[in-house]
Amino acid sequence: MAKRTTAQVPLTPAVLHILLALSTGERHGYGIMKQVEADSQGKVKMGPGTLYGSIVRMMEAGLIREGDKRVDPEMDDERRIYYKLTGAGRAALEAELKRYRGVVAVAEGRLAHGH
Amino acid sequence: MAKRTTAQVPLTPAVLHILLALSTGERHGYGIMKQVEADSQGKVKMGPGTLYGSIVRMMEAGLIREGDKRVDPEMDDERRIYYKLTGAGRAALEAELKRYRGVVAVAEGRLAHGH
DNA sequence: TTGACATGTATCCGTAACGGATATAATATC
DNA sequence: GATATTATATCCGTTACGGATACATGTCAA
Repeated sequence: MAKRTTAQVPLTPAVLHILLALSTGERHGYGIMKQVEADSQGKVKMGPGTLYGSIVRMMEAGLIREGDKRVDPEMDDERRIYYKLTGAGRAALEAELKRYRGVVAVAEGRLAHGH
Repeated sequence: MAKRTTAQVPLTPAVLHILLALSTGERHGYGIMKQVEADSQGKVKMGPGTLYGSIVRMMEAGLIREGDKRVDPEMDDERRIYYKLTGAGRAALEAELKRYRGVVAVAEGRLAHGH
């Protein structure tokens, strides 16, 4: 697994959270950052270095691409750049979620449901 | 999250899988490698570089420590070095599993019931 | 008996990923 | 018009990954 230009399981947590944030539709960078924090109940805080670095890598890997949404040009911030999942991105998300479910299932049988 | 000498969520997939492999009890390096592969249905294949590198880091972080199990000295391979979870390791595992469950729960409501 | 293969621990080192600091600027708010 | 928030982006040191490699032991069959 030298290069991750093609998506492989396991994904890094950063990449997974970005994919998950985009699973409802297009989002711009800053919006992804906020969504990741919300999705993880504040447990995952993504800095700009990780965010934009990951975006570049994910575009190179074909997991996401730029969208064209400009719902209302009058109301939208011109600086925003929207991103959306590609088919490959959605597939990678599904595959990684399968691993997540597997891990949770394996753990269920082992830990004394302490929490 | 500059240093990971103290365990923090999210953990890397490698670290999580090692913790999970050790959740049933002591295991030696090679056994961890095999267990990770089994736990992930072959999806995660950990090479020696990742395995032993992670073990060193996890010991430094206090997540695991060397065990003393020599169940049957006659039957056991002398080369083996057993590792076990520490309290911190178990806590880190629990915390990360909580994130995993959260991710799965969030995803459930978003994806078109795939699988 | 020797050759092949699995077991077992370990290091090396190039590459990938992370993530805080920093920069810059537009927009919103007071 | 000052300040905070939104927003994108790069820089660069640190951390993590992971294949290649090494080497020793045990096993099993030709």
